[in-house]
Amino acid sequence: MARYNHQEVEKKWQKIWEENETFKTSSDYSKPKFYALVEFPYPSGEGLHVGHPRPYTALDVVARKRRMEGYNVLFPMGWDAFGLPAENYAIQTKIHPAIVTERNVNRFKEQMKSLGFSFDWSREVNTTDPNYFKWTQWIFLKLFEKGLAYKKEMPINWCPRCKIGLANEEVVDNGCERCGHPVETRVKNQWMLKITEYAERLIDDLEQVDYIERVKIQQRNWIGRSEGADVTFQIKDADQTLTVFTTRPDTLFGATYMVISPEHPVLEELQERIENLEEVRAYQEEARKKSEFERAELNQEKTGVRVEGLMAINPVNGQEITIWVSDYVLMSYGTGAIMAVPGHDQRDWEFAAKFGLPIVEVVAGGDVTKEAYTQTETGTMVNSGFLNGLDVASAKQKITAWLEEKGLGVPKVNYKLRDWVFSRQRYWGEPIPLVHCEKCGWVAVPEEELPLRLPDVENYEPTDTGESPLAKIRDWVETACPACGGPAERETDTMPQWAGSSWYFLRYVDPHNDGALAGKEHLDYWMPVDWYNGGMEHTTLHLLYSRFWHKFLYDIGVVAQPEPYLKRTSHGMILGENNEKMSKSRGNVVNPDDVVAEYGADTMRMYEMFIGDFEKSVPWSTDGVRGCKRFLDRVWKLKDSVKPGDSYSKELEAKMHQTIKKVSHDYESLKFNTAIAALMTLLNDINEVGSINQAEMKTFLILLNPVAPHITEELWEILGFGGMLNEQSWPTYDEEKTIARTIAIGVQVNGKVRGDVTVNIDDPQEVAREKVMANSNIQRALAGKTIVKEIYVPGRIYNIVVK
RNA sequence: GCCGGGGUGGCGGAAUGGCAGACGCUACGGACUUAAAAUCCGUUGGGCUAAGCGCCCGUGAGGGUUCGAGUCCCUCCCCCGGCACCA
Repeated sequence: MARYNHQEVEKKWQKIWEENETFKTSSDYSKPKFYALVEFPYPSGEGLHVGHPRPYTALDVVARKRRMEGYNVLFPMGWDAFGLPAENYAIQTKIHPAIVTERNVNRFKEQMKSLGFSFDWSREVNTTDPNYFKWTQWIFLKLFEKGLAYKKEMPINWCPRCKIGLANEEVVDNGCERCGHPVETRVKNQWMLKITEYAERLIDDLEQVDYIERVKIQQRNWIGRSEGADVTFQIKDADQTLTVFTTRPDTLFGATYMVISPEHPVLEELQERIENLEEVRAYQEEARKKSEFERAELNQEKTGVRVEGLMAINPVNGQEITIWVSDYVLMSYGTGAIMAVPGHDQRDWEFAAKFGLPIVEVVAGGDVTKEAYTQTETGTMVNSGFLNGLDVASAKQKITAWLEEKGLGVPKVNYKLRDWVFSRQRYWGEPIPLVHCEKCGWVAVPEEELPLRLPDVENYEPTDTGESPLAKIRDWVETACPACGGPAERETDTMPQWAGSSWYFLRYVDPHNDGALAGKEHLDYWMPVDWYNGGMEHTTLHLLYSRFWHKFLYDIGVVAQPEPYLKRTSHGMILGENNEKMSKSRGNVVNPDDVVAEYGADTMRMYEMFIGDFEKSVPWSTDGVRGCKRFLDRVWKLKDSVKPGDSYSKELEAKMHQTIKKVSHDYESLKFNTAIAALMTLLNDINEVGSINQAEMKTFLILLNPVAPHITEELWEILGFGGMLNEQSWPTYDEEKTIARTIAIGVQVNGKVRGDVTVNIDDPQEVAREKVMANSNIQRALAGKTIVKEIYVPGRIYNIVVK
């Protein structure tokens, strides 16, 4: 008997699939469609790592199953190929990032092919391909046209030694990732996208989609909706007012002072009135010098100074209250000013305690002289004039109505979500297709001139001033204004890596279209994506950005649905054998090529699916890989004991139906590990029975095929079952037949198992009872006791309660 | 601090309120072999045991509901993830 030669067999089938275009997506749009999507990788120089194939295999399993269920399946792959590593490599070696990228793509592709994924490679996309980023630029221009792109002074991370702007992930412990020098912030005028305009829809529409709960929760946290009111406080003897945002207008009577952010404009507007201007200015300066990081630091002692000469008037009781400046109030959230309610807010309490400010209790229940009382959901209002005696919820309603009526406040919803900084001072990204003209301002590059390509440069390093290397290519920068024809300069910032990945799933449906990002009939048929799996690390940025772009494209009529993804799931990380994150420096990296060479792609795929709970992190285990290899070797051996038969045998019938049900269900619900366990159990049962017939073998091979496609095709062919396995239909089960006719159930006495009996599933209780009472163990357990009650759950348990 | 998800053998992990530990790994014992590897068979939560059946304990801790709890409820501890001077 020939031993299973995985290298030969896997190569053979990969070649057949490629030549036959087996997994090419059909253009028959009368069929039901299924669009399965996995996140396309950044093709790094490291090559594929065993973490990559986990989600790919998972959706490959689903895609293969769907094809056998008669769906037209779109399961594509591509490359998110702009990005820092290729650029940094270019800086060091002077090799053009495009060359490095191509090399890396080829390697990734080869590795993926060796794993037998059923991607339709004819639809491969690459974000760095001008035919692709032409449309990335086009979308940006549409955003610009609709006023959703604007320029704003924003800080960047700046390493003064490398003279380079750094992405947040390149800042490690407040130092530069490459040289360790402390990172400074520099303010740069940058392109921003108004994602905040979509905040409400991004949060509300989560209700329409089937995302795993933790993804929805993270998105909601990130967007951070909070409902409250804007309330206006008059400044005494001045025209100016201070508006604050509060979620607790009910506590207005407890507002004993106000705090404004050091950047608050009123400090400029009323500077003549400020008696301690020097002190205030010094504080502003100090706050400005603190890095973002320092300012965000937790639990630091509150600092601040009183703005002398200015008083505010609490609109509910006319009381004059002091105004303070403190950096715990952020200009970037709400209005940059707060009313301080030290009795019921931890931060305000700390501030008031430090500066000896009055603390008034307005919700009964705590002791505000000791700490802020914040458990106020159920409290009763006190010291609050016309709100006294009300519970918090009704007080909120009453005061909000009162404020509105008096014109002192309006209900308001605020979001933590900030606009998207869309500029990068780098070479290896999509050029932003805008031109600046002295006369006309920012002007879009005409659509017919897209794609706006990257010029060749000699040096990939950013300039000393932090401009992108493009700024030095004067004959690229200097151009004519598309509007007036006068001299103008191109924008030299490029787009962030998030740009290309914000719409790639649309391009797959019609990847070679020259006239549109994709044709309407293709978009209408394929969109939305039916199932998108990706890493949790992309939950807040990529997922949100791409939903934002899709909603925008929906608004301008490019796509027909407001949401791009019907379903979103997420996989856990694969750790090294030592339970630590896999990394070169830890020396625990497992290379998928080695696993494929030694054990085969099928074993690799199977192990990746069997390794544990799909949604959780899990350490790699070489022993576990061997276990899967052993299983496949035993499957291989089955071919020598297949007997004729076109229906399931008596011995295995129930087991076959049970397994079809279990495997079919588990493949759909991310429980690949238990699906495989069920197949292992079935194999054990087959070996116990001692033989398998053709009908059983066919079903077994089809069920196993999505996980182990090569060996199952080979066996299908060897056994002469006809056609190719991938052309077969997914097996069905009969619910009736999943239930074994006779079954051993446990018998309990007072809830403790005292034995088991074999009963027919449809035995009435009396028959079951006879069998139970005939059991000697049960007789012994019942001896001398009085039976109080008997519970019989057919197929489950027989419990006897005794005294 | 707020919001999620968890805690089950030596390990990865299974269990619609119904025989906890499926399945795999590891370890141990046996068969095959000159030997080893591979393969096959058996055992593998802990303890007690008259060795016969069997009994006791056991799903982070403590209470509760139930004929019956890993699963439901309450209190607490620990781990992982997200958000966070966000008013």
